[in-house]
Amino acid sequence: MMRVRDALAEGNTAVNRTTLKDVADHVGVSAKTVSNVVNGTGWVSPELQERVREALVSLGYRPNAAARQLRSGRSGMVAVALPELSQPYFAELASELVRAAQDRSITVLINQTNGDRDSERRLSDGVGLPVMDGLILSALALNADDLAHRLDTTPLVLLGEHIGQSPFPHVTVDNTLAARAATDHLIARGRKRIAAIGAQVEGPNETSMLRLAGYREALTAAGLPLDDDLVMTVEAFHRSDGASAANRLLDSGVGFDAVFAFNDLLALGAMHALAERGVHVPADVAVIGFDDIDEGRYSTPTLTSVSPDKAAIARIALDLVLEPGPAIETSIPFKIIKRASA
Amino acid sequence: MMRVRDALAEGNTAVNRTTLKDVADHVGVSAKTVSNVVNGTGWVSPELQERVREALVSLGYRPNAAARQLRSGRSGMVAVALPELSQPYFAELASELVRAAQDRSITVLINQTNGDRDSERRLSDGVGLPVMDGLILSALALNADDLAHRLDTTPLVLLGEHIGQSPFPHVTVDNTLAARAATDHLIARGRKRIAAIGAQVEGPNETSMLRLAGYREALTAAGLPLDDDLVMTVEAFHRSDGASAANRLLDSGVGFDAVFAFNDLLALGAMHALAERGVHVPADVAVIGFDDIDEGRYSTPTLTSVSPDKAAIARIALDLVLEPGPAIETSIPFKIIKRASA
DNA sequence: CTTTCGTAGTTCATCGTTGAACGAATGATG
DNA sequence: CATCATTCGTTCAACGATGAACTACGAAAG
Repeated sequence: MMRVRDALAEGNTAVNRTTLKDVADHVGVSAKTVSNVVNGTGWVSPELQERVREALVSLGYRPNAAARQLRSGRSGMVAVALPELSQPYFAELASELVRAAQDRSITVLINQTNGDRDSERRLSDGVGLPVMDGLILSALALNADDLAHRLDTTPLVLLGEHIGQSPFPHVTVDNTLAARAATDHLIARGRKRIAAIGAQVEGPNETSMLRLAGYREALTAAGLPLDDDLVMTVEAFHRSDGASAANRLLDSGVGFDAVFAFNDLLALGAMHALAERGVHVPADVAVIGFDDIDEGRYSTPTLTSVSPDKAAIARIALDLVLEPGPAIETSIPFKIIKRASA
Repeated sequence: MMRVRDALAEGNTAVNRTTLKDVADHVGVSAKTVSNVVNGTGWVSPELQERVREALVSLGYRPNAAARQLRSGRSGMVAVALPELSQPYFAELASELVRAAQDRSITVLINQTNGDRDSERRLSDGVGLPVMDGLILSALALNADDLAHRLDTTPLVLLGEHIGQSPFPHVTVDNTLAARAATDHLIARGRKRIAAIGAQVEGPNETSMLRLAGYREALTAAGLPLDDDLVMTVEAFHRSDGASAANRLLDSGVGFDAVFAFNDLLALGAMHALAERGVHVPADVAVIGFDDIDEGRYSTPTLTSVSPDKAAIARIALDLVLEPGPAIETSIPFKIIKRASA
């Protein structure tokens, strides 16, 4: 008899795994009949079903996903590619996607691109991935050209950043509208010198530009002047960028009584820097962020933020990727969550 | 020359993905020869290799992972199961695992168990998963019995919580030692009334108990009394639990000048509550956490924390799962990162 | 001159599962 | 009684890639 070690030496990982045929031989029927019992297809008499089911359990049968997928073309898996799991927004989004997928009894494979164009392109081409039923991609660096020359034909849904005239469905909040709402909130609080933290001059910056546009729209609509000295550029959307932007703002000596940060990490970094320099939030400077990450509920002070409906993003993206339709753009609802910072 | 669109138009029943045979026909060789070129096996003349490689690129060939895996038994994928991606510690750990896996050119499939025993058991049995080369499981609710009756034979590595006399390798920090170091740090700062936040009376609580033991060891070694009124239990390790524990501590009227929180989220929640009640950190109460999540570097005040080497956890866990060895327990190094809160 | 060896490929079977197509009973219907 | 539908199950051929075994040919070795 072949021992486990011998099998391992052969390089076979799934050692001794029970197959349909094993179960079939045990019961004395054909493999297909067992397959029918497992999948509820075809006709099998109740008594036989019972016997097969017993054998399935006692032999510990579990279907081989690779074979199943090779045959049927379906994998029951959807890949999700996000820039950075260590960013709370993406981690929370991933969490929602996993949850939504579980509801549909499919498995989510999560990948991390680091916002790297090569990684994103390779993922969208399905390189190095098992064959998937779909791909949900939150791309930062990918461009329309990459998508036009995509090798893979698996359904693709894009999140967040907008990519040119892409022929794929896209799920996102209306960044301009949401940014305008955030700025309006500060204006309604009586703030007149509102700084924006999160402009980006190079790299992937579509989100940044849309939020900046919303910020400017709100100011203009309120009859407030646009002062470029109040617009702080950042390299990335991390806490450290927010902190450095706030410090530059303070160093510059330009007066401001509010900050609209383009995401919560920037806002939290900025609040941290403000606190260190003795500026009180919200007394001296009101701060509003974007994303409504959990952390903002426990910061000091708690962070007011634009809250996109992450569960809806997850749900809709999954539906679109599993049931491919036209390349429509879906706008996700958002709310302003009022907390202590503004 | 046949263009890609023509190939598509031929209507391969499955998907229009290029197979080895397509490439082989195009070049006029056997499928196996193309396979040899792709994998660098066998002997293929340089000129032919060149021609095949051209065809591979022009036809956009990508290997079918399911077929490859069905044949070879290897999938190039490792599953990682974590309780909650929305918890920064796990998100950061996942991020490190993805990075470490990329270095070894393997893919990581991330799952979320919600700390649910059923989910954990099903994962450890490989139910609903593609055949994997290994599983890295951070289990909360799984018990030794579940593991003993594991159906799957995929290499398994456990993270964090210790599970009985498990026959599987285990990677974790020495919780007791680290907790003692954290408490020692507070003692060295001259604190005498040190509260602990994070004791757990029911549910999965091994980590909690070990950290509590370390806390007590440190107090005893320093000749400080053990006061149960200073030990706060929590339901989970979330910010809200930390906040409520801090509030209960304040409400109880028991005096304390320091808090050792069993993780950073508890610490941040506690700091938030303390700030709301006008208690200054670290002037009135010093706070130290555990995990060293990124957020602690930008909280107000910044959070001193026990920092387990997450990159090392990821690296070692991957090595152990890919190169199965004895069921050893690996202790991960940690550091105390001193910031403003203690 | 035969044998061995190295190179450069081929063919074939197979991994585990499932769709398609095909019996073989049983009972109902005209 | 012949015909047809229904039920219950079977066999067969793939899905795409690859290890094992085999062919063919020239060159070197004995």
